[in-house]
Amino acid sequence: MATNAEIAACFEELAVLSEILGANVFKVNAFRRAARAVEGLAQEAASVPVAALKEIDGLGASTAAKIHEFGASGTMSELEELRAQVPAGLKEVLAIQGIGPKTARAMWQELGVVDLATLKVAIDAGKVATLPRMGEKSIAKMKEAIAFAESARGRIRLGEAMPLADALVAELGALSGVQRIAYAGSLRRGRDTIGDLDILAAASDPAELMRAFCERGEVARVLGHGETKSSVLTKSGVQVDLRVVPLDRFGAALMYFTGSKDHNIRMRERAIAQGLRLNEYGLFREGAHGEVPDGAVPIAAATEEEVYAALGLDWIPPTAREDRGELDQFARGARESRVAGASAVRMLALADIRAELHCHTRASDGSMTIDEIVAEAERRGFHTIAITDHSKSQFQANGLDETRLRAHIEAIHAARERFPKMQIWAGSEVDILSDGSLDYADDVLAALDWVVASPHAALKQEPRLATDRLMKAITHPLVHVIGHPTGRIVNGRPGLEPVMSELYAAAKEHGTALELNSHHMRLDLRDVHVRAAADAGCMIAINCDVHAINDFDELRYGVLTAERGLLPVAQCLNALDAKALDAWRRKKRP
DNA sequence: GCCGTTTTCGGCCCGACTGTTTTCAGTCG
Repeated sequence: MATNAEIAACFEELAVLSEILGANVFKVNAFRRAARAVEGLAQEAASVPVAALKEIDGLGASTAAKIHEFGASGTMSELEELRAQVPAGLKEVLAIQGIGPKTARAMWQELGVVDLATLKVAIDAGKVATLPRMGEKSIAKMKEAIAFAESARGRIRLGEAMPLADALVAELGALSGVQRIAYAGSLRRGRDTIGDLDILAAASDPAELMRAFCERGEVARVLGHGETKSSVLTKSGVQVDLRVVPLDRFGAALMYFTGSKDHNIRMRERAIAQGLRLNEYGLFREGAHGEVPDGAVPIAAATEEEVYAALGLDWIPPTAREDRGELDQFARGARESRVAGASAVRMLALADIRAELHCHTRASDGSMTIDEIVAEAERRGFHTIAITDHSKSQFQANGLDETRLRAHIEAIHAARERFPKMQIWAGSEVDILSDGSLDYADDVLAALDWVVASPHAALKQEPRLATDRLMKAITHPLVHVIGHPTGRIVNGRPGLEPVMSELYAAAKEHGTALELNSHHMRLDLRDVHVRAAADAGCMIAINCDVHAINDFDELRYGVLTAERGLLPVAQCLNALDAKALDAWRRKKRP
């Protein structure tokens, strides 16, 4: 089975290796774009016909052929050729901050550096200092960067980055002279992991803000410190970039620093096609020689909306800025025809969520009582809560056997008297065992109001087995939702890799919802899955998998992921009103 | 390698910062 992740990794490696070999930078970029195009694909790329692949932005004849070659043989011949030429360890050398393709290539070909170990030896022997433009400071920086790389933590999870960014924005925003401040980058786009934090500010005294930023107690090292741009490394190992721009250019800058890089490139190309130039200071009219004259006044710059509008676009939500066709989708005319036609669709927003359908009490591995959970759901304006403690196979999570479960159902139903306004369901998060059977017999499941079926063990199963396993649960007449369908942990484990298209079709046919688990460790389904499932007509349940009171706050990550998946509000179970949700539930209880 | 409202070749986004330079190459985002 050739997964999109594997194919994307091949294109990324092709980019890195050809970069070291000194290939045309545009060819290198083309490989990188192909990697991202495959990553963002909802279907399995290897099963898409060549002609259809070539229609996808960023893929062409050559990359489409490579995708099929990988599907058939498990590798790409051009990649194998490059691997034979370039020492494998050079990839980790190129990954060091400050070392680019030119430097890596020179160190390899002239000094015999083949990996981090030989690089360190070459530095200590004074050989690196013999290369052109390689002075004392460069060497010192390189040493620091190597030390950091050896202890680095890589990309951090959305749910770790967001609280850091919120705190930083609040702290810097409180300084006098700060007129506006916001986080940008992949965090604002809601990606499941974040490489570094990008903070954008407008301030009456930029130098003073820069100084305050670099001297914070949290800062371990200052990577760069300029008049408008500084980068620091925090003690927790996170890189934070701060950029300061004039207030009247804030929108253009926010757009630029939100990215994605590919989205920005599309926007600049669009500007050029209209005789305009776009940069982080605004949208400008070109001078006589295609240049922007010094001191030119921008056509648009203060807000993102006006920049998009000046280029004939509606404001594009950050979550959609991934170069996946959004410029066509948000073109002015396109939207009018969308709205005019019957196909006008409203996308999901945080305030639409009115139910939590997956949570755990002290009966299994949660920390709250039934009443505490229901009270919190009510406080948050929800109309429905489903209590779904673990089933008996989850020993480590204190899963309930049949006897305890029957008592628990009674206790949950008894809570209805104390919370008359809430719709309270007695449910279970039933294990989908490795063969696809469920952890309780049908008569037990039938006694429950609500059944979430989830895979917890055997998460390294072969794709075919995993598909069959999940299909059994999806087609089971008593199952309402498949919980965290792949079982992946962000930055932890990949989880199952079933043939998703089969799952979507079955889920639609059998009226079973698929969960988007909001917990930042899971975010499962992930964004591209949500998009494909929504296109296939599935219902999606966005749940927090609540174990403790603060877990309700994870919802923002689930909703960001749903936005990235372009989930229409009508296809989100948790956005139905209480009556409609109950009617949907009863379809599984004949 | 991709792409086309100057189309099948000749382009390909743009600016800040750093260090080693006396005007800029390399790297990054």
